[in-house]
This record gives sequence, C-alpha cells and structure tokens, in this order.
Amino acid sequence: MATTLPRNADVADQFELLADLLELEGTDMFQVLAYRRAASLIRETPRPIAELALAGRAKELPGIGATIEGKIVQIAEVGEMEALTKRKQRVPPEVVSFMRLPGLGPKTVRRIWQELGVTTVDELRRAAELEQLRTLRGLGAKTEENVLRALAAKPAGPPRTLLGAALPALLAVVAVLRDHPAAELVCEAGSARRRRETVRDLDIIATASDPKALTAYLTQLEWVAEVSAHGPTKATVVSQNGLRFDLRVVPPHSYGNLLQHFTGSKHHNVALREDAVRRGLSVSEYGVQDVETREVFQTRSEEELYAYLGYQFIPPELRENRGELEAARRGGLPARLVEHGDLRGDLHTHTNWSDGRNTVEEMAVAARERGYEYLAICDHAQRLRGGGLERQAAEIEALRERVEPLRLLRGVEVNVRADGSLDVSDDELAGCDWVVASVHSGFDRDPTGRIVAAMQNPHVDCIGHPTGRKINRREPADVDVTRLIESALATGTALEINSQPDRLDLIDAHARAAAEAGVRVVVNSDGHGIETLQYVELGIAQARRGWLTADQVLNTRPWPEIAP
DNA sequence: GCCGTTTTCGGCCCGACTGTTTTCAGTCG
Repeated sequence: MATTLPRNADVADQFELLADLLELEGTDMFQVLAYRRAASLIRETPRPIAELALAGRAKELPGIGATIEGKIVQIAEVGEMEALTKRKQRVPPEVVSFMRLPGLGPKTVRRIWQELGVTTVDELRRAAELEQLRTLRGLGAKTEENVLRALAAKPAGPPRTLLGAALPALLAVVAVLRDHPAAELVCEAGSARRRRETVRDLDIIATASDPKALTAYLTQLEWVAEVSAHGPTKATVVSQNGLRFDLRVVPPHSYGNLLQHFTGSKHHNVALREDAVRRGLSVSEYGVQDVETREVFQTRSEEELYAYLGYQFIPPELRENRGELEAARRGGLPARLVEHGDLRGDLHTHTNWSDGRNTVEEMAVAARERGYEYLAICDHAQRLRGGGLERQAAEIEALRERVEPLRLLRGVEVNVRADGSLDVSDDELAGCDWVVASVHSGFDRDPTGRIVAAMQNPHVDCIGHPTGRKINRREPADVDVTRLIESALATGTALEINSQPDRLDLIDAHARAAAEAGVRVVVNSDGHGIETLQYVELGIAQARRGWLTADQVLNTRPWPEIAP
C-alpha cells in the first residue's frame, strides 16, 4: 500500500481521464457522465477522498456508489485504478487531446482515430492539410479549416481573470447601464454574480423599454476596444484591458427565468432541471412548463421562480450543486449569509513598517472611515528585527487616542519556518494583541505538520492564508485541511479567509468545512495599503460561497469577545 | 455508473448553433 494517500485532485484527474477514454471508446454516455460528476465532486470535497473510500464511507457522497468507491481504493492502494491502466494501453495518448479542439467531440475524434488511423497531433494536422478529413461522412472542408486554425492557435487559452480584477469593472458597467433612460432592470449574471474566484466572460442581463438603444449604448462606451457582436437584443464588447462583456436584453415577463438560467452554474441548473422533471416540470430559460397541462410559468422575479419550484430562495453564491437544492427544498439553507456590512474590524493589515504602502496612522484613519471598530496592524516580523516590533508598539500606543473610537491593535504576522518554529520569541509575542502565523516558503516541507505545530503555540491566534496558493501562479501546498481544522478546534486557533484577489485562501469548500466543525473563521484583507482594505468584499463573497453566516465569522464580533 | 414522493429497472436537462445535411447528429454552454 502506498505510504501517502493520493490528493483529491489526483484522484479526480484519473476519473476525468477515464471518462475521456470511455467516451472515445463509445461507452454509454451516462456512465461517462457519472465519472465526470464523481471527478468534480471529488475535486471539491474537503475531506481526503482516499481516506473515506478506505473506510468504506465514500459512498455517502451523492454520486459515488460501490463501483467508484472501489476504484478510489485501487488508486489509494496501487496508485492507479485498473480500468485506467487497461484503457491507457488501448488509446494513443495524444488522441485524447484532439477532443479539446473546438468543434471536435468524442464521436468525431473516434472516427478520425479509428477510420483514418490518425494517432498524433502532427498526423491530425497533416490529415487536415491533405484534405483527408472530408473523406469521412459528416465532415467537410469547414471542419478541416477549423482544425487547422485551432492547431495554429496558442495551445492553452488565456488564464481566467481574477474576480478582484473583473468585478469592480462589471459593477461599474451595470451601474452605467442602469442610468440609461431605456434601461429597466439590469443585473450581472454568470460566474461573476456567483462570485467565483475567477471568471471568463462577464454577463449582464437587462430589460429595457428600448432594447436596441441599450445594446447600442454599450457598444459606444468610451472604454470599448472591440465590438464582437451587436444585435437588437444582444451585444458583446471587449474592453481596453481585455475583459469581455456580454449584454442580453430580455423580455420583462421572463426576466426571472432568464436571470436564473444565465447565472448558473451549469451543474446547479442541470440538477434543478432533473429534480423538476421528476415532478413533471420542464425547466428552461424561457419558462417552466407543466408537462401534462402544457401550462408555462414565467416570472420577472428569481425569488418567485425558486418558490414556484418549491425551494427557498438560493443566493447566487450557493448555486454550485453542492447540496443547496436539497437544503432549499427542506428549508435548510442558512437564513442569512454573512454580509460585508457585518464586519466590525480587520485582523491582518500591513504598513510601511514592512511591505505596506501607508503609515500606521493612515491605515487606522482609513479603517475608521470604513466604520470599523478595530484594526490589527500585522507587519512581517522579519522586517521588524532589532527592536522594530517594540518601536512600532510605541507608535501604535501614541496613536491610540487620536484614532478613537477605532481600537488600534498591536499585531504581527510571524513566519512559520521549515522546522515549524516561529521567527519571533514567545516573550515578544506575549506583548501582542493578535498574532497571525503564516507559511511563506518551503511549501513542500510538511506544511501540515508545521502549521499544526504553530497552532500549539499559545500566542498564535490565527493561521494566515493556510494553503499558500496563488491563483494562476502557485498551486496550494499539500495541506491536509481536515487535520488543520481538528487542530484549530483543539487549540482555539482561528483560520483565515485571506481576501487578496489572488489568494482567497481558505477556499469556499474549506471555509465551509471549518465553520461546520465549529472553527473560528476570520475574513481579513491582508491589505498593504488603504485602498486594499476593500478586498474584504472578496473574502466575504468567498465566505458566502462557503455558506457562512455572520455568527461563523469571528470579526463580525466586537473586539472584547475576540480578545485572546 | 447512479439512483428512487410514480421506478431496485429504466430512466438520466434544455435549447441554440454549426456544418453538413435534405431531416439531423454532434457540439456547446
């Protein structure tokens, strides 16, 4: 048996590859779909799936049965499931990649492979150039053209844009459109409305007294660099900085149906429609049809739509098919998720004592202007060597009265070293109001053990950005979040949702698991300047995606209730 | 392969678009 268990992402990768290979072999597509669903479920499950499977408990997850659990056990025990090992020998490895070319699906790829004997990308290019693809029934010159264009394009698409970069722009566009005289209802949709951490296109749904005027208005805004599509009810534009906005003007009587459809997620909508079918209802973006009476229900309001289908209203952040439909059906959703306005303070910020851009006073004044009751200054301990921490403490002390009623807290961000020790002595930590401990290097050197060790220190109040991931740049460290949660619970240590746009760490699923276990979760900006204190809006969005209520977020409480 | 407020067998979301076809399969979101 392997000594270390495979990560959920590795297990999920194997199921996805298996699904691809089965699809190419022409296996029943519902079986393929079952593997795909299992893969995405495994990917976002906070608990180690291999451990669950070995204990015979993976079956408790909806979508995993005895067969898939058995395959997970094989992965845990020998590294790869048998079904995959067998099929990898039958299908040439590059053939799978053909399916990622736009326009080529499993059926077409299979015929190109088996009927033309094409097994590599180079051979595929040659077959298209030599006009051999068109010898297959159903393929023509256009297909060859598309294949060649796709092969000539850059291999991977652009990385997804950070929500933190896209959302302010999107909300600004929504506001501008709302101001137009022809506009009635305007709302962002898609993954940005669900506040996913990264987005591709930015969707906007609107109703208007004069749809043509509204779409035309969008295409003429000064920041528009390119108009990709422009019709009477739809327009797509690209901004100077490369963001793609998609505006759809829809009829007011079905605005609710369309907004719901275009908000997604796909998985949420599929599950919602499957559930509806079982009750004799057919759901589409145009309405809900009663299959027997043929009557169609259309509504201006999403709230009414969910109510009609028998659900509590489901906030967009929860629409990922992670149990929200079942919960909403039995009235089990949180009555109210945490909101930005619930925050009473920020417990992780930096100043120009380390790598921040503003002074302690500037940060304090900005925090007070935001309406905070408290602010912890947590500069990097490394930069405060040689008595810096003490001198900064004196400055904070001297400022306290001047920034009232804000409560200015002496904090510090200490580094968890490779051996699990901290870079500040216990004596110095004892003088601080709030201590954040974070891993900043050596991510592959037992991160779990080091963080757990740091939590044992009674002065450590919070673990900063627990997995260290940076979206699009650095994978999360191989942190066993379940162990972190257990240890945080035992030691009373808080876990951070770091709101930096490229961190958002903990992720939603981990924050949810932590809060459900009773761990104190803190939403911090990690702001390095006054203008970045507002990043907490992203952290709050992440917390909402993790189903967190205000009760479960530590810094919605007054400082005396938090003070260690 | 999974699952059950019509089912332990027989189902499994919906509609638009594309390219290729004379009625539709495959792909996409």
